[in-house]
Amino acid sequence: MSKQQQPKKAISPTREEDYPEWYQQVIKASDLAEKSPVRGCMVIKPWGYSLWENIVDALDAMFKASGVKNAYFPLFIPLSFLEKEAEHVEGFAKECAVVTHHRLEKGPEGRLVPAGPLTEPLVVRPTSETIIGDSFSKWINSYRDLPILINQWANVVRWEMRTRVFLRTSEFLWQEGHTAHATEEEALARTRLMLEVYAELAEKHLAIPVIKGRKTPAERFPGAVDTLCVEAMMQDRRALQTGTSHFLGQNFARASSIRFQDADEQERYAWTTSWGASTRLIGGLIMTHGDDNGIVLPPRIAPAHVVLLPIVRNAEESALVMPYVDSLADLLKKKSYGGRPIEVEIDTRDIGGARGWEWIKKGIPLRVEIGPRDIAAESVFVGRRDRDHREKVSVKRARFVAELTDILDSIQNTLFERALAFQKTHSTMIDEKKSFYDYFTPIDKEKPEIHGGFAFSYWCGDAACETAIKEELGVTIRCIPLAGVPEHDSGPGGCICCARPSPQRVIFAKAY
RNA sequence: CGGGGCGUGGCGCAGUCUGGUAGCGCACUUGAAUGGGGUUCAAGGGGUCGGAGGUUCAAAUCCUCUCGCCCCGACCA
Repeated sequence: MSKQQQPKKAISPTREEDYPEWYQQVIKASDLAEKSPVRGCMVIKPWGYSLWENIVDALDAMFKASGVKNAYFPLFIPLSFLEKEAEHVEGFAKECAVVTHHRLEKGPEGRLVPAGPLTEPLVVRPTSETIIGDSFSKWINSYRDLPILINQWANVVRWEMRTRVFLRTSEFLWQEGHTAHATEEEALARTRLMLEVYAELAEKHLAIPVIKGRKTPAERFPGAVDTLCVEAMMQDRRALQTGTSHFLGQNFARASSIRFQDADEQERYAWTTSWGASTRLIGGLIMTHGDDNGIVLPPRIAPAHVVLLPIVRNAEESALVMPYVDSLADLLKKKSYGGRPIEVEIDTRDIGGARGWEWIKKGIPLRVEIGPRDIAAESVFVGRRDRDHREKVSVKRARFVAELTDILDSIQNTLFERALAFQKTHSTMIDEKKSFYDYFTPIDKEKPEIHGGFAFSYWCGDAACETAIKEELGVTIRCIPLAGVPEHDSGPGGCICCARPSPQRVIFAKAY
């Protein structure tokens, strides 16, 4: 009987015990972010922000490689702009923060009160189609001005009722791309291209397997003609959209008067697209790879790849170990992985075993312990975050340096394969209504266990069926998969709800 | 906006029914021991108990008002 029973896992509760609470605890333990005094807003701490910066760098490079240029537009949008596109108003009006005054004055009891009302209220951007559209209308006169390919990295505000750090916050960071084209085909191609970019970011960098698809009219971006998305499965088997790309047709061009004179001398409306990904990706990362000891970061976007943990008992050992550690750090930093120099942390804090655990919880890919014994053997003691925390191996120092990038590749691949296997395991084709309902109904209704997954089932295309299922089960159509998903390309069948003929299966799931 | 709950050192909480002037765990600081692991012992710093008013010799505790937050629901590309 140990007087103090050590928890077997660093995070309590475990995923199995209480997934939403596990998520909160992991964020706290990993030092990524914390809640702020402002309701629904988060403080992103250095470890979390560095992670975001790496995501930004990866995406930004892909955007630029596809010809997109960055620009910046105002935080404030005149109220009248938002009113220009009818569906857009519907979709966003309810969740907007509105600026109505431009000054503060001393009020009674020394309190500051808003003064100087604005003639036209300003909306804090929930998205920027309208204000960017206004610029586009001025920039575009001729078909020779097209295409225009613009992206902005920005913060946006959506006054959500219920918030969760990274997944749904009142303010979040994202990028929004906006393009204008002379032809429908070209705009459609761009919509598809950017979806590919998001899929590549998710799979190659974040090691999150995704399914590419199209949203149903009910789930579409307000004002869009077509919304494409990439959907991932979290470890509670719920779906999370990790990127979205919209074909806006000429809707926003009409609303903002984005017109050009074509080669045939006709005046035409431009075809526009918009596409975005946000700090929500970090939530997806946590819920895809995290375990009961904290987050697990894919090496390609980890803020640091390796932490060196000197094992010293006294000044003499320190004098022996530290030069060895510093020289190893120098060697490692000269290498690079995924186009980025290897980032090395050296943690010399004398806080006992808590030191190693902190890095496990923070999800750093590799922990390297170095003590007198390793130096005598010219080796290092290495622990991988994708393996059990007790599984640590002694490796010759030279070999570790030489094989570092292979090890990181191995971790990156393991995470992706593991997540892909999980997604496959919890994806099923369901053709019977009862099975479908069983699949999405927890055994214990009081305290629902993790259940369900991706159900590939037929849907007739009727919004009434979609709504019925949403209301009865809380399950929605995440997407109509694009070609190439085997479960989708399985011929026609009968709608899971009404049994009417349906050409294809769609993905039903509970969603974030 | 409806239903429920909670505001006590940085965090998590006890104390409130039965008023007597604040306590526990973690974290933090210092010292010592330990040393391939969330170690141990000792000493220590930090709170006008969300705010205002009232009752009382005396209020974290009782009464009134008020502010804020959380959870469930509605809401959510």
